[in-house]
Amino acid sequence: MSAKKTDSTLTPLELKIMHVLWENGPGTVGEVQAALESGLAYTTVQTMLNVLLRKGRAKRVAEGRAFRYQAALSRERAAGSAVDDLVARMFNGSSEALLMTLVDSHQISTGELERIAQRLAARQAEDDRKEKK
Amino acid sequence: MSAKKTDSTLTPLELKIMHVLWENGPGTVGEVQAALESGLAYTTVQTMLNVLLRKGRAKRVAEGRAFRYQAALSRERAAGSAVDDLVARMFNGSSEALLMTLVDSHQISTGELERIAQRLAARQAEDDRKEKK
DNA sequence: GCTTATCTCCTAAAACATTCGTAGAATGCG
DNA sequence: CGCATTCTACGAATGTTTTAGGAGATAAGC
Repeated sequence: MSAKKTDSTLTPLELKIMHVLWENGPGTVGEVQAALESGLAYTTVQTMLNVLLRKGRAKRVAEGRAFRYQAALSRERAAGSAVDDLVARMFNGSSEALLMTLVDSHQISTGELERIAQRLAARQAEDDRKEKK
Repeated sequence: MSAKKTDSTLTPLELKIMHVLWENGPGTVGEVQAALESGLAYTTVQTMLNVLLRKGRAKRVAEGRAFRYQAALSRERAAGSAVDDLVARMFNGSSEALLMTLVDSHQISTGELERIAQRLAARQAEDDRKEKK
């Protein structure tokens, strides 16, 4: 029952704005607009921030006559959801298939992949040692 | 000047229909509708196939009184574009960052990653040997 | 104390995605 | 021939995303 999706999926523009909040930290509408450099109207940026607010992806606190907006969704969670989404929709749930595509049609070399794999394996081994159950 | 994106990005429903074409091969509207099992109306499926046709993602040939639709965009290219898109939008162009997220927040174990890395390295070595320039 | 600039909320329209209904053409059957 | 079936084409209704304009409040400058 209620196989409710988390649905932390961000629309393209929502994502651009979240990037500003993640990189520059909390900001007012004007600051976010300046950081975007998209030529978007002030009110457009404001609307998007309100959308993010309504959807719970951002919070805000009053500051003088304005509000300061900050991300309420971490970059990590958003990235995880986006990847989940892609894997589910494009790769039929197979993360390995995504990996294949990454290597086949992309700029990741197998050498680089191996290097990363080893680094991650090492890190995991250390984690395991620390909290050995 | 026309920094034109390839924009092979598929909408969610377009993607579901392309999956049918990729997996079941070319099909008529009725066949695609049956394969979808989404409860969508015949005309809805037809509209989507026409959208895919207009966007160049599918082709069709007359067959009797009906048309037979087939994918004009390979699964590989679509997957590549989808991954490119995600990397550009979410990971600021860094494929490695995607890999990290894949391992951190997903069901891929580092062992599995290593196994795949080795398999891919081997395959690439063979490819290089075959078409050595 | 006015005027101007800034920031808020409300509203809405343009663009795109999704859904399906209706009308009409072609086929096949009695 | 006339009717049911199976298509196609067209476009309307709905929903979501992106864009922005306008009215009003409040602070700041002269």
